[in-house]
Amino acid sequence: MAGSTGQPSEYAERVLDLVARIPPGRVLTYGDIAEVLESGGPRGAGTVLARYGGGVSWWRVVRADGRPASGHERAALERLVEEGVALRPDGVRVDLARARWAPP
DNA sequence: CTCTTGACGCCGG
DNA sequence: TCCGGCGCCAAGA
Repeated sequence: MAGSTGQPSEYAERVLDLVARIPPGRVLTYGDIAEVLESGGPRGAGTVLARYGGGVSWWRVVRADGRPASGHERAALERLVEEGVALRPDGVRVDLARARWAPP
């Protein structure tokens, strides 16, 4: 389609594409996404996932402290544990040292 | 065009 | 370690 009515902007598509590439059992932080895309910043990634994250594995994207997205922490933890993601002793934070994915 | 909101990150105390 | 505040950026009204 020639001119996309563009629900997701070009920037949003890049964020969604990267999140869709995160393998099961692995996670990425909002800051990592911003680093790979080299733009938008952590807030930009969060804004995109908040609007269009429903089509991708949004639970694999966590905050820099290892805690899932605000307002969806419980739903994300359920999925993460189910995929075998390593959690911290507190049980509410992801062990980024072991579960962080290395993007190509 | 400006103003506000929000799935964030970092620094200081 | 935990709590609060400031900064940054995209999307919506």
